[in-house]
Amino acid sequence: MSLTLIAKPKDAKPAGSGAAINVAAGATEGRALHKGQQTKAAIVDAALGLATQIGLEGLSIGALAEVTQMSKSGVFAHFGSREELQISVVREYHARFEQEVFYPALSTQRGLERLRALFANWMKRTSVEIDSGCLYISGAVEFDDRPGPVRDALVGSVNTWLAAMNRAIVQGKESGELNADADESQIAFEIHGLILALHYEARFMKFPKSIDRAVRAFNDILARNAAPSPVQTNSQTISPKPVSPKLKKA
Amino acid sequence: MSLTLIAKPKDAKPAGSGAAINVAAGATEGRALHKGQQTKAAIVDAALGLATQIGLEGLSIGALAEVTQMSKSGVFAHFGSREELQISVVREYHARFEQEVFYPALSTQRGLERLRALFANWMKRTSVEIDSGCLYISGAVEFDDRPGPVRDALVGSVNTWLAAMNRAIVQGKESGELNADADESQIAFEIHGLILALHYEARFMKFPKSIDRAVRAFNDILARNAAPSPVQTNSQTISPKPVSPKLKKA
DNA sequence: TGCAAAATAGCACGACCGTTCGTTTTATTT
DNA sequence: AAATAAAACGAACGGTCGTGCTATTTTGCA
Repeated sequence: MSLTLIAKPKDAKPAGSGAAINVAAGATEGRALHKGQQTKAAIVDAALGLATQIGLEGLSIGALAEVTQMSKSGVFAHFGSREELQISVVREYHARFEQEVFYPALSTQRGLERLRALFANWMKRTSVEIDSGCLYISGAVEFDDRPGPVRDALVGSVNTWLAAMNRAIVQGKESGELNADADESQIAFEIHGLILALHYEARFMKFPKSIDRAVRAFNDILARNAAPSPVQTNSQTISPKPVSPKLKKA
Repeated sequence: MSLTLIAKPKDAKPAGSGAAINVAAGATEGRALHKGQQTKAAIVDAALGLATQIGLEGLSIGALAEVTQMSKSGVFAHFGSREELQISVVREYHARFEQEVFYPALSTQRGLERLRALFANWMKRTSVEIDSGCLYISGAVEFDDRPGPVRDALVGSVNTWLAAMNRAIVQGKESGELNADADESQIAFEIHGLILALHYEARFMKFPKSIDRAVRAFNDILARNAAPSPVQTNSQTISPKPVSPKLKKA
């Protein structure tokens, strides 16, 4: 797991003074990055783990301090307020979601292939989140009628992702693989429902077959929105029975 | 059925003054219904209103006391613990859900008509809950990995309802309206997803057209799982299993 | 109408919350 | 090396939480 670079030991000592320890930690240019940013990143990482399990509202600075082996005030100082901490967590979640689900699909061809990749990546992540929890779902419940910057951050992130799905569907129409009359928003709505039902029935109800149901329903959505007369050639038919190798792969 | 709520182990009740204390508690006619039960019902009613908005976890006895214009300890005494209060709220929600969604559909004919009625009632309620919140959804998020009696009550209620939906779909197959090969659990999964997506996209994302999308998707599910017209042979699909008129009830 | 029992209020407790502030320890620069 | 800035700590505050206690009021039945 993650290494804690927060100093707890009072005796442990850095050999000669730090010097070359900090390489420019990612981010944008700028000098040797203060150590504070590293620990802040570590705190956010721990906070993300807590928040996915117990929600953004359940996330407390005290518990976070315990996990990171810091003092409450030490943790607090990095954010200035609990709300800012929550926003940082949402942003981090967004970044990882993008990294894991969105970007890898960009290397595939526009159209059905990319749509399949997006869904497959989404499913893969959701399957993991059956155990860990999903911030976009718990956050939606916690902030659905609580205005403020945290809610704004959540809505913004989800909107970005749903828009990406919509775009992929539209490209599927443009490529001729999906029916030109298909309603992309309707398709996106139904796919979204599959993910939500999967999360609900698997994580909460503990139903075992939910993953297969979601995959099957997705393939069915593609099948009935497929363009009527494809130029046979290379368009592989979407057989609902055998699971598409793309979904199982990786 | 309901055992002692407050359980005062302090001093055992002297058997001397027993007499017929309870007069059919819970009966419809409540002349002798102790006033405590009335205020308890009023408290639960208020608690339900609070819990649907801010969740079972957000429900606090202090806020509840304020709303009901009682003292904290006065509210508390009716339940004995916060957890018991939450359970009472779940039970009340379950009762209302049944009353509003399930029972009215029983007056319709088995099969597609009843399935449509169930979904229509469900949709009607969900449409209201776009403003007020849904306890089965917020509860699922709050208790998805927190064992205990509250979670058990939630899971039990949801299971009851999902089982009722499944039954209605099976009856649709038995009546010959739905394809005998249809997978009722798959259908129920997809319908569940529609409701969840509706709630998410309407309540959280504030998308305006979500209701229409859910209705449209439901009709589409029925259409593509409809039994082929009885006269038509057209056995292009896989081995058509003859519909066995099993007399399974309930 | 009286009186026990039920219902409600009042008060206090310990725990945890987010936050502030002054101090002390580290890290970086000169 | 000293000097300076950044980071982390520790203690405390005001607040809310659930939950015991003990009075006090209200209710319902003799």
